[in-house]
Amino acid sequence: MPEGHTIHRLAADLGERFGGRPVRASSPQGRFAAGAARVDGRTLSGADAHGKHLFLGFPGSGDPADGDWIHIHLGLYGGFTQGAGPPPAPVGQIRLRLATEEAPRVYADLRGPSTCELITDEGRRAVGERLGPDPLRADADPGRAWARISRSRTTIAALLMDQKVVAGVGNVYRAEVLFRHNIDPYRPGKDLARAEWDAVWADLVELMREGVRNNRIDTVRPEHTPEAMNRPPRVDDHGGEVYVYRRAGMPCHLCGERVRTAPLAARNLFWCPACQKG
DNA sequence: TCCTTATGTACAA
DNA sequence: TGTACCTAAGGAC
Repeated sequence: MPEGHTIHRLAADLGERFGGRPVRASSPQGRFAAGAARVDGRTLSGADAHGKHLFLGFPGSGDPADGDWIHIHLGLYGGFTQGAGPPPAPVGQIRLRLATEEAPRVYADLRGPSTCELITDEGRRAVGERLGPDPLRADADPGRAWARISRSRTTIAALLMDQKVVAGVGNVYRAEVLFRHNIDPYRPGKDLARAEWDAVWADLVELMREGVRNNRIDTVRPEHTPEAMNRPPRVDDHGGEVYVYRRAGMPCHLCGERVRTAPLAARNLFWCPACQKG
């Protein structure tokens, strides 16, 4: 599930449901038992996201061991299950369970994260300093990303996946935004024009905001939807309507050329060789 | 029931 | 570049 939009949506949902309330925290699986015990019963001040990193605020006592934040990264397959009412008996490996004891009762179970740790304000700043601008954050400066991209011989497809360059973009948004701007994924960053980058950034802001709203990734323009083009809708576990992501070998919605795939930056890249030249 | 794959990243060599 | 992390879902059998 997790690109940046998922994390921002989680921050909004968790903040709304648990924010300002005392929260019971536990680690049924045990791997976060010490951390959960430290925050258990404390009030969640709020939830925030930067790129794919989620921060749950539990203002500390000043003792660094108490922490100020739970820092969560879902990795490739981590995820939350949220529900209302008393939490059910734990099934499987629940790293972190949050629950309220007063009405309205809600709970959230975290499974399979690559990171779930207690950190201080300073630790949180350090995480933020390793990340590039996040299209979903109001404080983001796309010029910082441009400074990296415009000097780099690395392909734009690899740069978009580098969280130090842009935070929050993952394999789906990478493939889709490059398609939408007719950019060859193998083009070196330094060969992009500033206007192209500005357009890509503006598009990411819009696409990812919609991703937060809908809790899924849709990237096809209105004139290319299944209804508009009289084609069957995509049925895939990641949910949304896309141009090229995981469509290898299938015809491009725009030109009919077969969508190609190749490994790049440790992930499978997808693109249309006819639409994405230059 | 087993095998593969996945919206991610850190680390070793 | 390869491997480990460690979860769930889908497809092959």
